[in-house]
Amino acid sequence: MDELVVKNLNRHIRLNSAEFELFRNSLKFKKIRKKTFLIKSGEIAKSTYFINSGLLRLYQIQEDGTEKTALFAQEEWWVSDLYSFYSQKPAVHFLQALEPSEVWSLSKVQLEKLYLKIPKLERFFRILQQNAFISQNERIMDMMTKSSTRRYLDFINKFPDAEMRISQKHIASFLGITPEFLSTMKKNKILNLP
Amino acid sequence: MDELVVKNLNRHIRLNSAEFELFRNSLKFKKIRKKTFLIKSGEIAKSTYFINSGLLRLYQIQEDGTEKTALFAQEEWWVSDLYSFYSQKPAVHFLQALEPSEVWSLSKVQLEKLYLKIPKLERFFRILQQNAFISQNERIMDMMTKSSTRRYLDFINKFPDAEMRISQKHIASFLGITPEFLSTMKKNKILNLP
DNA sequence: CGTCTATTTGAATGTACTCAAAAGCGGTGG
DNA sequence: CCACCGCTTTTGAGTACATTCAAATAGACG
Repeated sequence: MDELVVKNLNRHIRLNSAEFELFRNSLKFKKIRKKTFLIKSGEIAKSTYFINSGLLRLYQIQEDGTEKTALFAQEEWWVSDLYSFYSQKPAVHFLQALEPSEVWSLSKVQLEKLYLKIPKLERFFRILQQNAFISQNERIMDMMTKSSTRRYLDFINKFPDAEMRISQKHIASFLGITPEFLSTMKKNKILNLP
Repeated sequence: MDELVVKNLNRHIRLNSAEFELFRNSLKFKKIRKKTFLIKSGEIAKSTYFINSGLLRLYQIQEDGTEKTALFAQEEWWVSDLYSFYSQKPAVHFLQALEPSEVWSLSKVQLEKLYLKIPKLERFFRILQQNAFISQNERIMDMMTKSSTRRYLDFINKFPDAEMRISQKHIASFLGITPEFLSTMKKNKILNLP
């Protein structure tokens, strides 16, 4: 029982072995290829996903056709279109693999059953939720406060292999700038560091 | 038992009367004057607050001295510096009353006790957390996608009495623009509605 | 009434975008 | 294995959006 998903659970709550078994059996392991969609906008997000390995992108498409990346989900992250997952209404996001990845999926139905049998899981997902909330709040503050250059530098600092693994187009769509501007910014990067 | 805070609880979970009693007795009612700080940056947020009436502002002060408003908290909202409240580390936000207000405070210590006695409360706060997360995500998307004018119009649309109750300076700090620009924007408001 | 803060106005500047075109790169099929 | 196609990245010119700074005006509050 030394799987990453179990370790992740152990960081926040303690389960007995029966509970572990129950939790573990509610998950389905999936290997997915690059470009696979786990969630599509308009469809209902039936599951939430724990990423065992690989890299995925959660994004929206605006009316004007431009894509906006909500987040890049890496190893040891839980990810879904939460709005759709919890409300079981059509998703607004796409969730797509940027690399071949391994994920554990947990369906809404299974999770609701688990909540009844293991109330401690409410705590687990509440804590995950809180952490996500706090980091989102930071992002809002950053968007309001920092220049694009600053945000770009902070991003590659927090995520050093981003440049290797993610296209500039996608990085730009996460930073909220155009790919063209990101390109010109990189040229002048060393010059101005406000 | 027809208090607003109880109604709010009832929207998401059902408690029996003993549990209600317990929950209710963990809360403290406070009347606060305009400009009162419930949380100050640097101090530890010992409580989370349910707003029975009035209006509060949650904000940060940047290194350069400018204020950034995270949110305006109205009647029937739960608000705190969640980072500080959960981690019990120094807060990054200020929480200040913009109007004379009535709040219910729930301390971290009391809440942890409640979680043990009433596991269903984990669910309640998880749901609140989710909703907050979803609306934050919308805000990030809006910041990336929409023009300032659009965001301003959407804001006063969602919060029609904002103009009455909140200074322009504070609205600007919520929208992430300068008060000067908000001022010039309002002049031309009717002209361009992209 | 006077003081302090918020709002308005305007000029100059900077940041980021749009549009267009060229160059680079990766994957696929022959 | 190479050539081609399609997508990504670069580059540049012109423009729009938003900021800074400064100064005048208006409003709130003791």
